[in-house]
Amino acid sequence: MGHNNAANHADDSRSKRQQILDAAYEVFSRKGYNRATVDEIIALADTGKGTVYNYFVNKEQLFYTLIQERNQPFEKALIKMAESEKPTMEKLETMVKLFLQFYMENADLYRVLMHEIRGLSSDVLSTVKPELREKYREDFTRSIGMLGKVFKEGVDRGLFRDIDTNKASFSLFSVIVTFAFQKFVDEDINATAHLITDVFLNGITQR
Amino acid sequence: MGHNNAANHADDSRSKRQQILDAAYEVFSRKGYNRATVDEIIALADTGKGTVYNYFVNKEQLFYTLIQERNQPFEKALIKMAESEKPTMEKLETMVKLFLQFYMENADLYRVLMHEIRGLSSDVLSTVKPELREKYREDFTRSIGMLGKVFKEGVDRGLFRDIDTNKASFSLFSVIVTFAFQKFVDEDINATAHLITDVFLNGITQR
Amino acid sequence: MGHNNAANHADDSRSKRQQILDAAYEVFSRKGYNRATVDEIIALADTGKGTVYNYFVNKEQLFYTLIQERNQPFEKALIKMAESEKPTMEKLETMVKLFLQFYMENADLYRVLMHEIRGLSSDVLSTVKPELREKYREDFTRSIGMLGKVFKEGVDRGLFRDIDTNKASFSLFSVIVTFAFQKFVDEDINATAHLITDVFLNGITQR
Amino acid sequence: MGHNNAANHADDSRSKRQQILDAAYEVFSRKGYNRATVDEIIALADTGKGTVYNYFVNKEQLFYTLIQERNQPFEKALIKMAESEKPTMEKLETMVKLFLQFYMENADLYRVLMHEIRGLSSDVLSTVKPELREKYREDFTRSIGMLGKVFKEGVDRGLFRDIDTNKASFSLFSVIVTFAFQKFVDEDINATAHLITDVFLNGITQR
DNA sequence: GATGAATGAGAATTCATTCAT
DNA sequence: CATGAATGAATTCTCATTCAT
Repeated sequence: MGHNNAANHADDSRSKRQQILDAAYEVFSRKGYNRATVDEIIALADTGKGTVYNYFVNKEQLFYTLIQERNQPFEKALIKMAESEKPTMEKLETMVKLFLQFYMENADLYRVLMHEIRGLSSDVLSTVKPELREKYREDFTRSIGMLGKVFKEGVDRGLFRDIDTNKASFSLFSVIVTFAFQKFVDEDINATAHLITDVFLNGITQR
Repeated sequence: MGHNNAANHADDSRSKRQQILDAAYEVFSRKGYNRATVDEIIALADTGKGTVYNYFVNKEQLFYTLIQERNQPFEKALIKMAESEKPTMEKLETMVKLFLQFYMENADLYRVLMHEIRGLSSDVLSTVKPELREKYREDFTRSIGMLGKVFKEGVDRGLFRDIDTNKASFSLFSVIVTFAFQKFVDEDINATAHLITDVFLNGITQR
Repeated sequence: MGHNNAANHADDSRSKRQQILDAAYEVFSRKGYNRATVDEIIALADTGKGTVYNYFVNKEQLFYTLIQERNQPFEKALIKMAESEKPTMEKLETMVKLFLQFYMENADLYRVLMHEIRGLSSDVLSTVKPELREKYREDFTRSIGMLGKVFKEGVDRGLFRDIDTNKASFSLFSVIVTFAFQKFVDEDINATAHLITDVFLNGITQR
Repeated sequence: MGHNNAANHADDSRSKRQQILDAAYEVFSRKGYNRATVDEIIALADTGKGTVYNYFVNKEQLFYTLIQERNQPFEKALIKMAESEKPTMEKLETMVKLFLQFYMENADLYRVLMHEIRGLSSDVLSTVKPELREKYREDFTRSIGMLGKVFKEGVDRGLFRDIDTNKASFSLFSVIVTFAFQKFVDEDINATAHLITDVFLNGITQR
């Protein structure tokens, strides 16, 4: 690897494209979408400004790519679990754990994304174009939908009350994200996943 | 008031200051803090650019004022209920309702605020200065803290399990906000408040 | 004068006009012409913004008036001495003293003026209009001309070498101003005036 | 260099940076620091606004660079002469000539600078930041100090009276600058340098 | 492919001046 | 006369994007 532009810089064996993505992740996470500048990204990626535009049509699409590459493996794991043959309760707790892990790992980036996306209701939007926004939103919807699927299964099997599974899944999702973003998760992520699931299933009332 | 510059413009009897605040609310809600421009605000407020700077020291402080004027009555109502002599359960449900109402009414603006504030973890933040951010955060913390107070009361009285009241209040808060932002609240806000409270207390398990 | 707006503020017996001039002196001296703002002047003058424009057509003319009112008594004294029957040498030294006093007293304001005036060579000048600039310049020229008159007298009487009296007077003037602005003048202004005059007359060569 | 974008504009072989500096010199000289606008500079430099900010961090630093690039060769020449082994009298006259040349060449720019710097005494100064002001002032102080060095040498060698060398150098400096700015220097700069030196050494008294 | 100099649309902010009360 | 709210022209600076090498 790196056997020839040997001259300067520690030859970075990641492809230029990956260097840029890594740097972009860093900068977007720290600064948010607007405050992140292409200048800062290329400085960190140790590349030229034009190079960014060779690989990505613009800043917006760079951000989009970043999200997609993070989201896909997560989503795949989620689907796999949701569609497995495990008991409903176990599925749920495992999925809570997957969510927790993912949002803790990507806390800063997703904080940013969630603003750009869920933030703005609809109309006049110069920066993030509607098409993209819709795609982002679909990512969320699909992930949260996996929770919904499990809730439906539980209701069908008579395990859960006859709740609105959509509301339930958004609620559970919001709680998980809150734990991730507020750093409520301590050493033991399993315990935390269990806690959340338990309260969601049984409530906080003393019996 | 305004009884004679009848000539042009529908005589706007709101004070200039209020016109600006109203316009700012509109624009910040639609665009978010960064994408909102003073130019757009004055266009909507039908006023001159300088006028904005007569009333507000800068864009940031305009935003801040907006938030404060919305938040204060809400916070007052919240505290009153939290400190009342009502039964714990009733307090909780009423507070959930207050939260729901407030965040539904101010959904767009608070979506924006929540990013600007809770959004970016810590470091380099040019736009919203640390001092202000801290104040915003305190608003949230105080409000959520009122929920915590009631949870503590419930735990002390043996009504609730021995939960972490801080985690519990952030969780309940996130669920409420989710309902408000996702427009999960239908005609009957009381019913929705009851639903949320009920699930939070009793969980979704079928018994 | 002012015997009845007795209500608020310690009734300032100076006329509004004078209050404004005094405040303007203060602010122009501290900030320079450009950085001085009408807002700061009225704050200090404890008056309304419109009032300034009742008495002075604009900021520029306010500055001009200020200069004139300071300059006139000085110029009068200067002329009187230049045209007196005192011995040439004595005249010269006394005039140096008058200059020193005047420029020490008005150091800050005249620093500002000297930039606005002598500063800009000629053409495009939005702020200080050519007519005014010319007037300011004439003030200087007349004052310095008084020195020239005395030099001419000295040359005519065979006291001085056959120097260019114009160059000589500008030079002496510049030295005086340097002493005033650099605060080279200590307790005894007479001694300083004597020193300057002495060196100008006799040079620094050891004999 | 510049051998092929032959198409439009007279191919300006100066670098963009230099074009901007040249234009800035022109505009600052004509308008002074405050009244000079970046817009006018770029119009003259035939460049884009952003380009200015690629090369110079802001307007202030552009001005600073301008000064430094002019001042350095001058200062070097001055030091060289002051530290040479030439006779004191010859040193002095040569240095007067160097000053004259420099201030004649850069009359407009230095008129501007001298106000921005020596101008305002101390306090509230928004435009030119204290750090920079101090640097500018040091430039002057060092240059004038070179005159002081020679005066001291003269005093030590018994050539000059026991004068305050600091006052003397500021005085001589002010006279030189006056000649330069007032365009008192005719064809023969050597003659003018001699005249100034002569009067400074021997005074104007007829013997 | 990689580069980075050049660009200019866009944004926040300032402040002298006006004018209705 | 005195006032000060309202105004907008003017100014500095930012940063995504382009394009010639």
